[in-house]
Amino acid sequence: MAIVIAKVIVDVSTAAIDRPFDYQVPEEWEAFIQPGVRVHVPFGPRKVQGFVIGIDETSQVESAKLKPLQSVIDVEPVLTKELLELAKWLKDDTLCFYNDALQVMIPAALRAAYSKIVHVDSSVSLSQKFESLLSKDREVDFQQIEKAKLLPELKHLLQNQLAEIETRIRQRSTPKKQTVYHVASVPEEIGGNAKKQLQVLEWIREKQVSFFTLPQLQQDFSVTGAVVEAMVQKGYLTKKKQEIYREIEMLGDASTDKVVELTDKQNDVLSQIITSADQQQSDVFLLHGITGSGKTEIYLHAIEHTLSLNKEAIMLVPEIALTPQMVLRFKMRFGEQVAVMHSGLSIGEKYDEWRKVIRKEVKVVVGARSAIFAPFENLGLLILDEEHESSYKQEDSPRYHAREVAKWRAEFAHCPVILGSATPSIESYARATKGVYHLVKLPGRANAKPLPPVELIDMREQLKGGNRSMFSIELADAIRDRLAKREQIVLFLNKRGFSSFVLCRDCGSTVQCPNCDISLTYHRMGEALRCHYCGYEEQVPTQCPQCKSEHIRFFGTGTQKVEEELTRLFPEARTLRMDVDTTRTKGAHERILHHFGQKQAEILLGTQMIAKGLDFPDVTLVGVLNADTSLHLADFRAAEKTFQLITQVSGRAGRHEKEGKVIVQTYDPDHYALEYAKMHDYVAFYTKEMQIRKVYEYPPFYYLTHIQISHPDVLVTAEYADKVASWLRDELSNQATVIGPTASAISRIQDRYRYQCIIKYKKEPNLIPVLHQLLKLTRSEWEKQGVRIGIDLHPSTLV
DNA sequence: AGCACGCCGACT
DNA sequence: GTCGGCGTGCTC
Repeated sequence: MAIVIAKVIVDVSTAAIDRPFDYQVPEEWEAFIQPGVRVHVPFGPRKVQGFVIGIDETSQVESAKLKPLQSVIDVEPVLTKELLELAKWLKDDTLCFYNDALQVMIPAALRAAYSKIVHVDSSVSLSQKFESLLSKDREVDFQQIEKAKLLPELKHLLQNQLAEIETRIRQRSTPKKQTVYHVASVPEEIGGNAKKQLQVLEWIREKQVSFFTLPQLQQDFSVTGAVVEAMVQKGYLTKKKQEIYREIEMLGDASTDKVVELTDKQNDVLSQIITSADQQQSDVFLLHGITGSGKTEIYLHAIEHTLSLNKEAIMLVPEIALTPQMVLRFKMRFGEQVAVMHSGLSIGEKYDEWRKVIRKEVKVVVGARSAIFAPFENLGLLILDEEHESSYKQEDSPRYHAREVAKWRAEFAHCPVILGSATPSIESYARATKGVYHLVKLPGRANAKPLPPVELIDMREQLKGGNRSMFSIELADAIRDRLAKREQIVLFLNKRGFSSFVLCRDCGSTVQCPNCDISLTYHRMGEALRCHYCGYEEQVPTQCPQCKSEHIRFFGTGTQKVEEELTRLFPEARTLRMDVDTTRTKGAHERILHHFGQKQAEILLGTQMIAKGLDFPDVTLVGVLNADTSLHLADFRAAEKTFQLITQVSGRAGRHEKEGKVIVQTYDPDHYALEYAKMHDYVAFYTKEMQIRKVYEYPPFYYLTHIQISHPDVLVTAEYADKVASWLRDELSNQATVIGPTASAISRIQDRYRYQCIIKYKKEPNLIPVLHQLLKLTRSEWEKQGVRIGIDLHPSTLV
């Protein structure tokens, strides 16, 4: 009898473990075990979860060392054949651990949680404290022992073998089950005193349901479970435990979404995509269309066509643009065929949506970045809306870009990809210009409304004129005018790399995070200072920690401060504020927008998150309070990001009947990014930006790789950063330039100093092997000294 | 990563 | 003498 060997990637993300381990498959499971299922395996002295990535009949490992699998977790694979292949590519392409590449593809609910359980023998005399922690089966969580400072006692027990520790793997989420009552035989009449039962029967008759849950019943009238149970006893109803999907709460009007007639231009674009889909070409289309040009309508039609081919579609939307309106639009168009995946959902809800996909109950997925891994097996279309968005790049391992994953999957499935944007990334547009992507354009808004005029206000002039307010005279006048006309205003505060902090007016020092090398951010709520990197929090001091002066106050422009000034200048106006503070709770985002849509406020004030997707007919003025903050980032994409931002925000004004206007306040009105944004001229901006990228040798002319070295000691960090740089210079060909090492812009995060090197290259065949070698070197030797290395192959930002 | 094994200093 | 510090090495 031939033995069956499972190749398993265990759930341990370390360099030494980053390879398949072989396990013997017990005979009775041979039929179950297939690539893509998860298993529990013994691993050294403990038990861990793992992914079966392959089945074999032989093993290089001597058979004496082979252990059998402990148990099988999944009956059906959680990863398709395609996703297993994709993981292999992903780990090589992003230089991450195999395990990380696999884990990123399954919903969080399926990721293992480990806990250590202490099991104590019966009839052992324990301290009272210890005894009180034990459960009925004489078990207790290891962490509780630790917390109660009972470790010495535990150690004693372990030595005398009176207790043992077990690593237990918890499943985070199980399908939600609920009791569902099915109508069996309903009598015409029930006698006696059973008033409530009668009420239930009437309800059933009225609603014409064949099954229901207790909460559903309780929505309409007060009734207890006892009543329904009695009816089950009498045989009127039968009850079943059934799996249900957690319902996703949605606000907004379910106004009918009629299939809109496409314009000629839209039809032209659509037909190109359809042709490509029909011919099973894995073409990449870059759809360049200004805000309001009807890109979404093209997506909807293209998805419809995909469904007509009996294939599936994935559409990615940046997290912040995944608004209820957007979701509603898809739900109305495709009904039950859509699953939605975004970070606003609970772990359980995400798991439910994912199961709809793997069970083939849906054909369309709309979601943020990670939805690109939706386990479809018959993909016909992939869409990335707002393809330039930096949120498509994951900033921790695996550092993948959803655009690259989409292209890989399209290649695999022989289907097209649509990258849509009003302001495509410079890289994508360059590829389209070179013919690598198909460039399709939608000039002009679908409703033929002109783009709103953009006015740049020179804030230096305001200051000279004696206006020290954060509102220029022009903007203040415009706000007053709109308020008088009962129109709405959106004010945008550019907070990229910028925040309010506490400053001492005597010595000029700011309050810094004790762990990270940055200023703490002032939060009005609770008068707290918080670090945005590590979450450290403290109270606002009354004295300057440096010079003991009492002249310490917050400085900078937070949304709260703007809000205060707004109330001062326009006491009659109602303002809604939308930023990280006011949208922290679930559904808050939706609520604020809903209120604004209902005209419960005249002014919507917010940061990045209001730049996208808002579409309110009465918004006729958009103000950008400070265009400069993103302009002066130490990042080669600063101009690009600013241009995108201004363009996006401008798109919020005058989308309907009323004419809109945009006012941008800046200290640098001559900057080309602002000038071209004012002219609504993407191509001119692109041309200018490309010239600059060429001169300074930045992407897309050169590729970059970002290497970060960190250690608790600054000198050690610098020393190893030097080693990395010189080692790279030796190993790489002279076609590649190594820049640095330099201290990172935020030179310390979570008590670790950070240095960085940048590799710049046009073509470097050795790059991947050399980086692999570097990782091997550092992981085997340097890691012991506490040196950590992070490699980002196509960094989205250098700060 | 975790966990065991193993080899040297200060304690019941 | 033993308890326990953390260096080293392994996990199919």
